[in-house]
Amino acid sequence: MKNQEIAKILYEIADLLEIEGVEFKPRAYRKAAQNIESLSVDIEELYKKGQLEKIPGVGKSIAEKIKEYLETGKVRKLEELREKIPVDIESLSAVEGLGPKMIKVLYEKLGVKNLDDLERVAKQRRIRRLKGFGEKLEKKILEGIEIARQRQHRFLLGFVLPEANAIMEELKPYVEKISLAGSIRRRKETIGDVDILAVSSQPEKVMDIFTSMKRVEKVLAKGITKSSVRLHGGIQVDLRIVGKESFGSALQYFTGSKEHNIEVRKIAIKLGYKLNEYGLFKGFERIAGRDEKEVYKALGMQWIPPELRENRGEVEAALNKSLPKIVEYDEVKGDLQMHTKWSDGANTIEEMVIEAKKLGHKFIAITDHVGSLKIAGGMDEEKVMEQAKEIEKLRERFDDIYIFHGIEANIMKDGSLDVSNSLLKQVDVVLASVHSAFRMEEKDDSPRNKSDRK
DNA sequence: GCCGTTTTCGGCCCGACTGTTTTCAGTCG
Repeated sequence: MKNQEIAKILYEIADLLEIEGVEFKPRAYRKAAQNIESLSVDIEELYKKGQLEKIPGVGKSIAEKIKEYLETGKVRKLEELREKIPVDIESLSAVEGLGPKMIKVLYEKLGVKNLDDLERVAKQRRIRRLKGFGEKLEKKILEGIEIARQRQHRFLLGFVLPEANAIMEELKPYVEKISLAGSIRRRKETIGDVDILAVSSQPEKVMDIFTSMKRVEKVLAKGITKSSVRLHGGIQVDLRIVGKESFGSALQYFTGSKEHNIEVRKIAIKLGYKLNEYGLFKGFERIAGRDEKEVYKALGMQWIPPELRENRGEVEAALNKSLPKIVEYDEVKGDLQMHTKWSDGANTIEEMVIEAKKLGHKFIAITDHVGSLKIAGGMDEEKVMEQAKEIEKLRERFDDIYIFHGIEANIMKDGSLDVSNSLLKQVDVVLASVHSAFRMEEKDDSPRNKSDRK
C-alpha cells in the first residue's frame, strides 16, 4: 500500500509551499495527506477505479499528482520545489520550535540544509545574530536537534505492523515457519526496523522473493541466511532464515530486548547451560531450541509474552510462575477516547460505532474536542447539544453497544477547564487534556497563584 | 488547491504562548 508514501509526498509539498510563502495551498495539501493517511483502502485501488477525487480534500490537481506518482514514481512539482529549496524539511521541522519561516531564514542566511548544518551554525553561535532569533532560541534549537535525530529513524507501530504482516503473507507459501521478532513483536510504540525470522527448505527462493517485492526500494544486503531491504517510505526490514531446530531460540534471541536476554542468559548459566540463538545447550547437547516455549520451560520459567520482555521484573516473575496476565484484544470491552468528524476525527459517529462493534466493544465514548481548541474543531455548547441528539438516535439503532456522550475539554494555563459547568453536567464522560502552555515552570502555576491573575 | 442546505467565486475554524520585540511574528495544537 502506498498510502503513507503519498501522504508523505503531499506533506513535503505543503511544507515547501509554506516556506515559499504560498497561502492556503499548504493547508489543502495537508488536509489531503491526512485523509490519505487514514484511508482504510489501498489508494492504488481507488486510482484504478478512477475514484481518487472521492477522497475528501483531493481535487483535480492533487489527484493528478497522485496519478503521476503511481505511474512514474515521481512528482514533478515536488522535484521542482526541492530544487528551489534544497533543504531536508522533514528532519529540520522535527526540531521543536522550528517552522517553515525560520527554516527559510536559516537556509537563506546561513545555508542550513539539514540537521548537521543546523547543529554547526548553532554551535558557532551564528543563529543568535540573525534578526528575529536570539540566544534562547539558539539554545532551544540545540536541545531539539538530538531529539529530532532520535525521532527520525523510528516509525509508529500502527504504520509498520500492517506492512510487516503483508510481507509475511507474501513469504508464507515458501516457508515452513515465519514470525516477527524484535521490537515489532514486542509491540513497542515505535519501531526502528522490522525483524522477520523464518524456516525454509528453499532459502534462495525465499530471499529472491523477499528482495524483489514491489514494496522494496533498495536491497541493502542479500544472502542465504540474512537479507535486508529498505521499503518505500524508509522502513528497513531484515529477514533471517534459520534451521528448524533453532527457530525457537533464534526467535527468543532476536525478539529481545537486549536487557531481557541478558537476564535470561544469566539464568541459563546458573543452571549450567548456555543459551544463544542456536539453542539452549548442556555441553554440546541441544536441550531446547525448536520452540520458544520449550526454551523458557527448560529454564524453569513460564513463557513470557513478548510485550513484557523489557527486563522490568518479568524474568523473576516467570521463574516464580507469577507473570501477570496480559489483556488480550478480545478482552477489551470498550474505548473511552474517540474523535469523529464533529471535531478533528476522520469518521462519523456511526462509522465509529460499527467499527467498535466489529472489535467486540460493548461500549464507547465519543469525546470530541470542545471549547478553545478551534483548530481541532473544538465544538461550542450548541454543537455539543446537536451531537447529543445524534448520539441519542444512534443509541436507539444500536442496542448491543452503549454510546457514552463525552467531550475532551482543555486544561488552561491556570488549571481551569474552558467549558461551562452546565456543559459538564450534560455529558457522560469528560476528558481533560493539556493542549497549550507546555513549557511552564513548576512554580508558574500553583493554584495559590491563581488569585494574582487577571 | 479545495469546497459549497448561505457560495462555482471567494473564502479557507482560532487562540495561546514564546521570544523577540517595543507591537509583533512564528510556532503549536
